[in-house]
Amino acid sequence: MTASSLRLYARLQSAAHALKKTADRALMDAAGVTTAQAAVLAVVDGAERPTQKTVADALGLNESAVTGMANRLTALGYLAREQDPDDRRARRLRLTTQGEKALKRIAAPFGRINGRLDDALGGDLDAFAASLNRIRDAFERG
Amino acid sequence: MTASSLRLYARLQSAAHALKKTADRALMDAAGVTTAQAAVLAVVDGAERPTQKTVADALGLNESAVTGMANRLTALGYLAREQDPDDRRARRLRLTTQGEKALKRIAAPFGRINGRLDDALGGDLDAFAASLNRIRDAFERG
DNA sequence: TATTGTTATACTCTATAACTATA
DNA sequence: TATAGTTATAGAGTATAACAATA
Repeated sequence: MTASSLRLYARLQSAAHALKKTADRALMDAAGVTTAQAAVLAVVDGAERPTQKTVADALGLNESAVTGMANRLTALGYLAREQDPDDRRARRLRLTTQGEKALKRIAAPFGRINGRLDDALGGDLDAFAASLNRIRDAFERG
Repeated sequence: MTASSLRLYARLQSAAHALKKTADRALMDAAGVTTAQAAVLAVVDGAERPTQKTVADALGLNESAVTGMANRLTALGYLAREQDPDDRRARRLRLTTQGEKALKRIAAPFGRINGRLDDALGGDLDAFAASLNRIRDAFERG
């Protein structure tokens, strides 16, 4: 447990927090959605009418967090929620036309954030991404 | 804006979230405090009776976040808050004896988290830490 | 009977905006 | 005018417990 390893946890949280704060403001100003909302819309867009449980697993969230988020996104008109006819416990999500439009509005401002991220990292992008994957793999199940 | 750069933001948030979730449970079980509380206690411990503003800057938080956190930590008995005699706007923070004990209880479980982090990253620790620093520098002011 | 998907509740943490008081 | 702090309000997350539906 060296001093640098002691600080590593804090550095990761600090970098993630600063980036999220900037991205949240950029997406809210340009597209009227938060990064958390954008993440859910992107997952729903990339899947075939996923259940809320599927979204929770994809993002590493609690089911109740997804219930709350789906409530907000349906109230905003971006998401529609329908009962699964084959499994009446499950509720499947899909994007509305407005939700698809919101996703398109996100692309440009989010691209600018990613451009700044690339610039900040220089050429070490692949190694950095691999390290992030290792951390997620090591901790995603607790 | 490549596919891998598009995913980099999500990977960073995902790794930070998984790690925080695990660390929160470990610290709560072993020491009765959250990681966010531990971070504030550590900053107060490392500074000379810092103001709330000093803590906010050190952690990249809003002043209102620190107000709420200081309220909770004083209610828990870990922190004491005193008026600065020279600047009556400012309130200076210090650890109570209980706060010092809580910090000591944190050391072991947090050390175990950091050990797992080291194991997950193998030898790339320095390069990874440097990348995190570059991201924080690039985004901490928005 | 055990597991799964969802929801309700209560809590923590963070943000923004509007405000008070001091510098 | 600018700065330190507080408050109000809101979003986003956690854990736990309950529930109906399914295996």
